[in-house]
Amino acid sequence: MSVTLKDVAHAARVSVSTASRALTGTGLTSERTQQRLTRIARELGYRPNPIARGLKTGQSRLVALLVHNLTNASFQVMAEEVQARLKALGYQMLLCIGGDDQQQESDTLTTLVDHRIDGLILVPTGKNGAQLKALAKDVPIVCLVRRDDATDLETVLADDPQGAYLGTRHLIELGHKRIGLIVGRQDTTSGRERLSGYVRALREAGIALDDTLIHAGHFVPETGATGCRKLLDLPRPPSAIFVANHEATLGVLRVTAERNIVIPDNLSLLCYEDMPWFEWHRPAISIVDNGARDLANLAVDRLLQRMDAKGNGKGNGNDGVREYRVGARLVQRDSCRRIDAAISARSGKPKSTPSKLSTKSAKV
Amino acid sequence: MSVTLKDVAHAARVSVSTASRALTGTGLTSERTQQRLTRIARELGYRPNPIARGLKTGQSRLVALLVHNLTNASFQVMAEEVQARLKALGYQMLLCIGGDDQQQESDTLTTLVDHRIDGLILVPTGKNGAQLKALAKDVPIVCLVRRDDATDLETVLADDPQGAYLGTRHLIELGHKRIGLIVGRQDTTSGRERLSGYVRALREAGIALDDTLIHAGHFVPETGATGCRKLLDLPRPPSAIFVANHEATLGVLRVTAERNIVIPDNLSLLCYEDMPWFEWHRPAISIVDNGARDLANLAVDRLLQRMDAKGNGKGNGNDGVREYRVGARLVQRDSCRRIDAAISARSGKPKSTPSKLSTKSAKV
DNA sequence: CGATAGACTGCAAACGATTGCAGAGACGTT
DNA sequence: AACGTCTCTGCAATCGTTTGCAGTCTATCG
Repeated sequence: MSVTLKDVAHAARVSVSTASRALTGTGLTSERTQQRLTRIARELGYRPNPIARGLKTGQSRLVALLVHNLTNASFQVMAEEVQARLKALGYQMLLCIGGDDQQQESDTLTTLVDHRIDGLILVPTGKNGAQLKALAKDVPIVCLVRRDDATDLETVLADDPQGAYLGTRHLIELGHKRIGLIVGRQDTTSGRERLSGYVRALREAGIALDDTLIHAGHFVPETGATGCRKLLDLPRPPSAIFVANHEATLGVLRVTAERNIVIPDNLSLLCYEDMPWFEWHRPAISIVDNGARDLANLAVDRLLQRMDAKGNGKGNGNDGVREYRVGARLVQRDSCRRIDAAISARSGKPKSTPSKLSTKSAKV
Repeated sequence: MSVTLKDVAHAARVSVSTASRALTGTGLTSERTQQRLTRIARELGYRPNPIARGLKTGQSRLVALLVHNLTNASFQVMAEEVQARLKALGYQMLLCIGGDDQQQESDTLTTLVDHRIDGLILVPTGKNGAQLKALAKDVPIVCLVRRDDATDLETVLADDPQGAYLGTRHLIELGHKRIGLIVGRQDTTSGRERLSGYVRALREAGIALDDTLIHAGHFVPETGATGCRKLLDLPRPPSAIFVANHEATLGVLRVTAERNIVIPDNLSLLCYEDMPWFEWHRPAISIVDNGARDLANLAVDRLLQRMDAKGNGKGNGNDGVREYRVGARLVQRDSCRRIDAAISARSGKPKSTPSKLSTKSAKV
């Protein structure tokens, strides 16, 4: 059907092997034939068959990216970033959706190695450690955003302790003393780390830790809703909520809307990870940006280096294990507001205190 | 490295060909050896090498989905749906991001055929008709959501005329007479068709068409912003805006927020295509749902049939060209509101008319 | 002028599967 | 007993590349 190397060789009256060498640039070929061959190849519209090549070389020029879903904006920008980077290097990205599900992850992984992918970047569920460990012998792997504690794979992490610390400190600086935290499951790296950052900021400010202000849960909007209700129903509800579980944000917004709580007048809201609509939301939602784009780039860098190392016969590229951190930063928008110390102490319904951030009046 | 067919054959003391036949189920093999071989293969952990197989059979078990981006929620659910369906059938999905860019689309397409994909579902930019036409000779292709007018490829479309009609009629039924329309570029199928649905609904209701109420533009938020400003600055501004260009929604929301326009009290807002946060937004945004999930499913169905047809030697599967339509439906939430006929005629600032949809009072 | 190195080139064997063709038994028929 | 038929199995070619090895040719040097 399509033009093969044989056709090119034949047209140029050379052997297939010469054609191969000339076009790939490997081995010794005279300048002249090389140019002649490339010209003829172009004229004929020759495109090397990656399958045939892959069979011989054991490489596929395919790199897989396995994420939980596409709803999460971080995953979106990571996917776009990874695809762009890889494409520039002549790799095709295989984007897979694992749904944060152990079985699905496992299945996908085997399919991927079947297809002889050259590299893998994944957000691990953390439940297939053994399998990952085994795969790492054959394929360069880099973990992204989460660590799989059962393995010692190289991992690119957001600096969650720092991010959570930054966010919490910001709220404290605005005068908040009772800060609710809605955070991810504590059996995940990010869940634990964000909690730790929160704790550190509180401790530094000399604010006593109050367990009732912390709600940890699954990565679904429902977590946000129940968590938010729980917090608001407290005898002394928080004056600010830090939603450090990205998926929970929607739930929190729903509950505050249901109860006609005006943000930021009656409650300050700070979220983790950006969403495109956050800055268009009213009020625009302040966030701690985990640096998704940087994370993706770093992951690609690391992976490439490992693939390189493997190519040069220096093991499978999966040694020299380390952990990389990408800095977080605070993006201030309009959902957090300074609170009067006296009021925050009472933690009751604040009087309508004017602020440059909002001129809307409180409802309820 | 991994277990090959030869290993299995050797372990079972049969030839490679017998092993192949036994495991694939093709050809004549005795029941006994077949069972024995499958057992041994499982014991050895044999997994067929898709690359080697692909080289021989010319198939890759790879199906590509090419979309513009991942930000659009419709594309997200489509991608998830397609991946799920294909996986169940033993195919791997290759998800590619084309950015609605002619060059990128072209590049991606060639890479994909290089990789000998078995099928392709794409949202065409409409600018690579010739290339697509050529590819269609080799690979079964189904277009999704948009048609490429330069080709006669089978296409699965949302029923945009119907959807726009439904949405517009809904607004009319609520008493709106001046309805602004922000719609996509008129050189795209969906742009034209949504406009036509809008026009039909107006005509049916005997409302004169007013060109100044229509703003067509590129698929970016900025279009929404400029369009919205233009509409609001009209001597007689509309009482409702129908944002039939999905990406423009954010821009519209920003402008209405900037101008402190309260939705739906001062302005009704109806959008096209859902976003996860629409129902959590305050007010929850009413939409015309284009049926993304159904679209994806239908596209997969069509593609599979074509791949089948091709497999059976009946041409390349790209004949019997047809166009499929997936119905749209209206999802009423809280962003549209009944308007008093008298007031709408004046089209001035309406008095605060109570409605069951909202008890909030108008500001400004 | 012959030997030898050096620079290219071609042959053929891989890679791991699938598949047409022919051979080997088993069995029934005449 | 001979023959045909039917069922199963193995041989070997093939898909389109890459690559070790050996061969050819030219040029250079002694």
